[in-house]
Amino acid sequence: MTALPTGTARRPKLASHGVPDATVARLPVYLRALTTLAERGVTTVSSQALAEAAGVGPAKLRKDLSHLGSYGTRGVGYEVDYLVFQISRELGLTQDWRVVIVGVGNLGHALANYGGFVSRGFTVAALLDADPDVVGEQVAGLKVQPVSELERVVAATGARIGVLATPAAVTQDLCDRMVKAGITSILNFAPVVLQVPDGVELRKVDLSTELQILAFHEQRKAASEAVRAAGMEVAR
Amino acid sequence: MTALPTGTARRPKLASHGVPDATVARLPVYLRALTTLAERGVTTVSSQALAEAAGVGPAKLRKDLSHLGSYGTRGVGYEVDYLVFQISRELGLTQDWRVVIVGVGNLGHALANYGGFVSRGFTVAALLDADPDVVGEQVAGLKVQPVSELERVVAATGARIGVLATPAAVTQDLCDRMVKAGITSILNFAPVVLQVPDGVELRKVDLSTELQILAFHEQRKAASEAVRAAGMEVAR
DNA sequence: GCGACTTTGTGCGTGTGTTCACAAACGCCT
DNA sequence: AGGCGTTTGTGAACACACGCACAAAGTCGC
Repeated sequence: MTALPTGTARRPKLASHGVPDATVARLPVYLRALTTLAERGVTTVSSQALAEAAGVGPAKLRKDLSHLGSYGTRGVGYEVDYLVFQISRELGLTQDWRVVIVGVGNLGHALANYGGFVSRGFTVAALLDADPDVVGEQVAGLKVQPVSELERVVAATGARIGVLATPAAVTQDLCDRMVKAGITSILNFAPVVLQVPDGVELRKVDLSTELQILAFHEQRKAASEAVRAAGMEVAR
Repeated sequence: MTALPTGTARRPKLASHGVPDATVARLPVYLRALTTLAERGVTTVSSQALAEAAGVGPAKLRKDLSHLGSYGTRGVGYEVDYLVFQISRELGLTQDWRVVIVGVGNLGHALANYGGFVSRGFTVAALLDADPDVVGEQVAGLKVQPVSELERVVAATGARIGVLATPAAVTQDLCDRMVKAGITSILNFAPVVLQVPDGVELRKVDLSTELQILAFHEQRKAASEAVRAAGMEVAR
């Protein structure tokens, strides 16, 4: 363990993260629920109502929000617009993040055209692909560039977030190149476990993982059903 | 603390769920790592090596696997093929699950063509869409059917897993119809919080949520960088 | 201006998940 | 056959997350 510089206050555990990871993961959900409410003309919402719209318990919601500060009014609730702003600020959505997408197959197309990107502080800065047939194509208002341009494009756009929607086999290599080029946050759609150095944030979205988890629960349901049936058999 | 009925064996805590949720969520990752190793001709693997390939700690890996049984050999490690089978069995991948996909837009196309589906015990049983231009089209070897057929298709195929890749506005309605038709596990790609009755498993994949979480960490990095810079400024 | 009602923010007990560390078990070599 | 090195499986300590329940703080009606 490294010695702390004397006179330095002991790190208060939460000040390092500031907000618990579990809370951060829910903030986008709250944000979505809030914007939906705002569109309906709602200006004020209670933790009860917002929790219901977000699919969580009211206590959890309040505790989550309390980590950002005291933005509610007792006896009333939360002002929708104000809370939207505070959550957005906490998530860093007040600035615009440029995102580079590598891999313009079926999934890459879907991502590039996804409306939710632009609407929330994210701009697709570039699309790259290795396939010469795809390169040059116009997708979502951008010309697909050859993947050899990756380093140049990242430097030119100053993008720090990268999305990988590539075949599994080449993904680790592209990931390494992204990191070397200056990308510090990566969203991976390829079905591989990527290795990244410390300081680089990595998240993965994996369709087959999600399905397998569903299959597990589905099987468990079938099993307990069978047990119940057997129980009734015995009881007869 | 509640009194235990005398003579009743104390509930073994794990018998209710069998396997902790956190573990279940990691099993697909282990499975993937294992199949990759198997392709390279590896027949035996230690918790150390497998943990590295899966991006987790060795202790966590061993505890996870211990929930399925004692499938390792002390002093040696785990036999790859055998472990693949055991995990597959636990996840319910030894049987074939039929999946119904609603919404054949960009994302739906990507999902239907995703190779990982077929390879692991999942069969796309049907594709449905509301857009008359898309209905009738041939996608991934299946003819897209009108969404009005949903109930009939679910009944006919016996599918219990449904995937929603539809516009946000209509998703809750389609979700309700799926549930009523007999679907008990749903994977939702639409950016809405769905409400489902008890007994229905629901998972969501949300691109913009993932990006927002990355943005948060990215901002935090930028902030601490700024603090460091200010600190050096002061130290000058 | 005051009391009754509503809703937030949070201290606390509980449970779940993670990490550490070590004894038990196995193969191998002599 | 027996000792030695390796690796699993797990008990126990720790950290994190969740939900309850309530006091503090505000609004609204009179």
